[in-house]
Amino acid sequence: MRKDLLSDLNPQQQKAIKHADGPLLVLAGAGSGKTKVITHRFAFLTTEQNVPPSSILAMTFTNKAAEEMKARIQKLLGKDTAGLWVSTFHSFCCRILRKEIASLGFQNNFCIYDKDDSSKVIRSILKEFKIHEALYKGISSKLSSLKASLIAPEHLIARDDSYGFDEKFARVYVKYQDDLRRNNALDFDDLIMFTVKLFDEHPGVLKKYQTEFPHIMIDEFQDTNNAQYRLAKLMAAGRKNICVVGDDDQSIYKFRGADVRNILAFEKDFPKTKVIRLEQNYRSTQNILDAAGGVIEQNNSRMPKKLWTNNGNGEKVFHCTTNSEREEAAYIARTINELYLKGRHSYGDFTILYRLNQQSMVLEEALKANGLPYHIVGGISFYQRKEIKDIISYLKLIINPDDSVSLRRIINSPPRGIGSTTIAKIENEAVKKDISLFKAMQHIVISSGYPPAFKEKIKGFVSTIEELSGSKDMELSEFLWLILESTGYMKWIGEERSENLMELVNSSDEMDINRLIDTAALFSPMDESDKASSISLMTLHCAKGLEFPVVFIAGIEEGLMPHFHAVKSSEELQEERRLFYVGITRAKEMLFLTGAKKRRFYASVQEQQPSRFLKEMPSGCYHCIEKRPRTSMITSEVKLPASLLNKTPFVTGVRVRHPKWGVGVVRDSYGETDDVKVMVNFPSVGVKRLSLKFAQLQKI
DNA sequence: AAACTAAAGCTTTTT
DNA sequence: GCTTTAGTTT
Repeated sequence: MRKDLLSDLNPQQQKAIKHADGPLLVLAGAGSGKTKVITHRFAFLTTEQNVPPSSILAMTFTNKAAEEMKARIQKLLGKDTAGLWVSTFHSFCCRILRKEIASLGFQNNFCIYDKDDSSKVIRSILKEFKIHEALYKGISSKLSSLKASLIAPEHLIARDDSYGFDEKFARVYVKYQDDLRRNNALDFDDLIMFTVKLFDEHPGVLKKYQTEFPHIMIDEFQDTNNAQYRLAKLMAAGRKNICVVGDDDQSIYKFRGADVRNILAFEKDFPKTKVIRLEQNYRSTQNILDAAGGVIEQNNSRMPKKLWTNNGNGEKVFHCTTNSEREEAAYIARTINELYLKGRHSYGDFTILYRLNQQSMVLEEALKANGLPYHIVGGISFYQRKEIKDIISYLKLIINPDDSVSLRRIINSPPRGIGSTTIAKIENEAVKKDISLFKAMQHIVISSGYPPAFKEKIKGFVSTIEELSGSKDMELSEFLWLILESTGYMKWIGEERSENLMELVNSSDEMDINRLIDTAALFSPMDESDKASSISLMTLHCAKGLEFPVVFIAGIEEGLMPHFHAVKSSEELQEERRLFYVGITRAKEMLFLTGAKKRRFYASVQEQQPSRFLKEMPSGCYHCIEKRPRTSMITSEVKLPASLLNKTPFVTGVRVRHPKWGVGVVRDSYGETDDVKVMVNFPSVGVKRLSLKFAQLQKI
């Protein structure tokens, strides 16, 4: 078994895996087999050190990463992973709090508010405090960063300088936390902050979990915020068997509270930390690594590392400047098409990365114009769709009737004649009695003195929810049907959207109501299964952790990459450089950097300069193309349209039938009249090169 | 309570 | 430029 786990690993990776006890910091460069180290270390601990799998706590940031880790561990162990504690920070905290939150004064049926829900709470507070409502965005991010720094409202008020925030803001924070408590709700940041609070205030509970998890592993450690690191330190305080894996060069979420300094602090916080560097890259060619290295070396506050590979030099990196963003998009689409027709790549091998979401539009148009299939990664997720959120809100309200945000969401969906004036009246009652909206409605129903029409409307909604509550123990998919039908929601939402609802009902098989609610809350757009058969479009941020044979990065211009908001401060400029570095290191075989001389921004057209980052790449590793030649970018040979070279009917796009392989589509044809070769993609066997003289091809 | 018009926005976003 | 939201009308 030992041989199996260590055999295909390099010496540094082996060292990391064999280091079982004491603090371990693995600095894992891009593409250096980081996940492999974590999963193999997990397996090594259980098989060689007799650590029970259920007593290793492994934490990551995304559900997707957690799922992948679980799947790979399962494969290594050959055992079911159902009981493992391999999860995101947030779902780990959720799991703890569902058991322990009573000691913090919440009920364990608390619900989780996403950004949308919590904005609603903030905005209604701003309205109440007569603060301009449009400020909610800034306020919500301030709240989030305070919580990420573990500063609760009481701390804010206690300090004289209030951490630089004014008194008005402190009052908003206090009210916000009060409202959440009244709704029996926690936001994302609360999940972490309250778990830390729980451990701080109840040493016995902490001790219990410290004993339960003698080993801790954390992935993407450079992305931890203050609160998450604090949580990790608490959990590891006893035995100090903590292994963190990360790459300071890939820290790109500072704006969300991530703090790279946690990597530097780790060695101080855990004396005698073993530091291991993984510098062998298994993903990219040397040219791509040289480009990446040249850029990232310009950052001054980083832990020195140099990636190398055995993969060979490969193609040079291409840089192409076009006149406009439309030409840039057209160039990318055409290049993808040319590469695809060569037959070595499928559409799923390509990705186009960009700094801003708004860049995707023109790219999409160009891909559509060329008939190329694509999908956008990280848009809105299944669980963020209106109809799905609505139905989840019904479930949330049924489980936790104090959840006033969910109540507001569905009280008039489908329409029940309950508009803003009616809600205001209910709210009035709720504030007066200091109870939740639903309780206020229940109260209105049984009290006298309200107009009968008003009371009827309220009664209708209350009894709908109460009746549904009575059936909540039935099978989940049946229960969902009951809600959709009895409320008239299905009829109201229309055919197109009801398809998504059907999908939800179907996917809810063997799930229980609480799990569905938590899954929906802790799910992200990036978790959705990747459609491997089409071109991926996404922001550079979304690309972290992924890899593609052919990568395009669009908009390598000053003002975009680096973004003009970031050029003022050196700190932010370095983060932009890391973002570019992350983009470059996604590429396995080929990397295309493109930019435009002129670009539309909102209403106006701006003159653009090439990005300063381009000059930082060693000149030997990239090729500059000012004007797009009509020939292929990849080979120097002149490539005329296939239809001119040979006069066969088998031109690109034609459907053909082969006696053995069935129906396929011609991707390319070349050669002289008597020796024409065609490249055909058969769905069953893939791309085949065929000589027309011999292959019995039939046009259909 | 829905439907309109005016105006203000506008980086990235693992949960 | 276009989408989101605030405030107005009907």
